[in-house]
Amino acid sequence: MEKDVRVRFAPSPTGGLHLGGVRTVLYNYLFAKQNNGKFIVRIEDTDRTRFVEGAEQYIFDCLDWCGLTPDESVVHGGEYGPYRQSDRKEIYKKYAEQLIDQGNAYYAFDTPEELEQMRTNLKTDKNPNPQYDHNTRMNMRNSLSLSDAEVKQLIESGTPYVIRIKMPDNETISFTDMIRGEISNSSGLVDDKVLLKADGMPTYHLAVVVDDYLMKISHAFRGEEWLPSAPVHILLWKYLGWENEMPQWGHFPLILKPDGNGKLSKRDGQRLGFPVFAMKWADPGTGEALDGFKEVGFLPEAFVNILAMLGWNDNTEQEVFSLNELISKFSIDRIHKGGAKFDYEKAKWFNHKHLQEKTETDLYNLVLPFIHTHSPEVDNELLKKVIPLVKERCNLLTDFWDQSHFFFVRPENIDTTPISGKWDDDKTNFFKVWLTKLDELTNWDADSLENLFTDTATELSIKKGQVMLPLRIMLVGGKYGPNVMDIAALLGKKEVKVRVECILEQL
RNA sequence: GCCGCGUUGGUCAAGGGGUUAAGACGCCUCCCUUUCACGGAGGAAUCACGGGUUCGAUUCCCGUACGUGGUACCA
Repeated sequence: MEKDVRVRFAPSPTGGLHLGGVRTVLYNYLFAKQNNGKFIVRIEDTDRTRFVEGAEQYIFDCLDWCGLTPDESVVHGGEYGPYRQSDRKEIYKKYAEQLIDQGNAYYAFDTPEELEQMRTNLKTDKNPNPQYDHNTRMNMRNSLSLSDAEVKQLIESGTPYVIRIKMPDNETISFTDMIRGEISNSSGLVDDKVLLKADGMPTYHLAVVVDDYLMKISHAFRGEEWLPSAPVHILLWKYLGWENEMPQWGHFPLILKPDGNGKLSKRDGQRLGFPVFAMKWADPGTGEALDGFKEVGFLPEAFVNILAMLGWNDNTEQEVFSLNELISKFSIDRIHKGGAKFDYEKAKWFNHKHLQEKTETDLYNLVLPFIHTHSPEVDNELLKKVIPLVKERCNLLTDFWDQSHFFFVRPENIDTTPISGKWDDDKTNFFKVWLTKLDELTNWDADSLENLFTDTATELSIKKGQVMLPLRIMLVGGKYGPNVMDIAALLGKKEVKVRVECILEQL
């Protein structure tokens, strides 16, 4: 019988939630939803030295914004809790001891200094990173090298110890990765990983298998950085007697820097001017705060779409997907093996596409908070009329202000150089005549304004094209924005006259 | 160093023994627009390299190079 699909995302609460992390969430979520399964979030906070206050809540806030709601977690509940590893501390020890009893693990009493000593002593050009493994463990202080009496004495006297897995000298460990196919490793090349730390907390290696087992995880998906330690995990599943319940593995490719080499980091975002976190993260330790995709004006559905396409496609030309489409079309076997470089320009294009599909009411609600950061007292009715005029030239929600501020705030410091050189009295005269005729206009709308403008130009024998750009500069302050007559229509007679007259005096 | 995993235009990528090697982003040109965008039409640009296998290799195999990850009482 097929197992129920249960997948998990297991972040450590140590800082901002990165692009790659959200993509791992997404792929897990899509797989779960597609298979009527459960998506679980488990907090892996076993490293007390890296714990950051607030990071856990922040992760859930990010998932919430993305619309990727867990079925089970610290905040969503569930039958397999606790979902925070620090709350499960007592569970792990007994399994570690079981492994010792079976001869698959051992106590190690080496101090950090002794470990350091061993590494520097054994370090050579050919072997720059000596490991604690079958070659070295008998020279260290552990329950394999020491007599039973010594071990007993050390434990009873309260000497700190860790529990390490005893990796077989030379065994081939193979497994099938859902993305990469058959993968084999030689056990002798992997070190005797610490399973239980001196403070009684498990390391990732022990915790991930114990919890995946206890939480009945059916498919274990994670980043490619875990591939080298997969043999340790597989051995643990075997040693603990759970081989038949072992989840299927899948290791996702990495998201890389847009330029140079390496994994994308928050520094790359700062250096190249784009966010790497889902939402703003303010580190309580350093006081440093970095905006996320949300703050720079991305739509969550676009953000999710971008991430989905970074390493996956559905074998058609479709690129813009809703979350529901992704749920039905996603497939693990179409995930790439190779890492992908993140492209911010393309990311903005995705957001543009999603923005255009929004209703005007939705856009109004989405844009309002961004407009308020610039001008808290905008005319809401005016904003509603402005949105359809500018939306197609916006990529980000933050672009709306840049594209429309002149509707709400009279432009200052207008650069008239594009028109001042060719300015003459005929043009001044044209605007003066047009301004007075404005008072006679019965319908204040774009068409009427344009007709009047054209007629006036014809009457004064001036080319319409010569006065169009000047009008735009007067109204907008620059060579951009929607149709000038639409702008004039929304601005209203009084404001148009003020702006035109003001510039006329300067020319 | 060792081990794992990768490699199709600048980027995301489709394809998978015989193709004019899709599409998208970006870039360039033109059209639309009396602005700037949007939109439309074009264009430049790719199978890392070397050996096999084969009538034929971008595709399969082996090397090499390059990239990337791991090599912690971090995850």
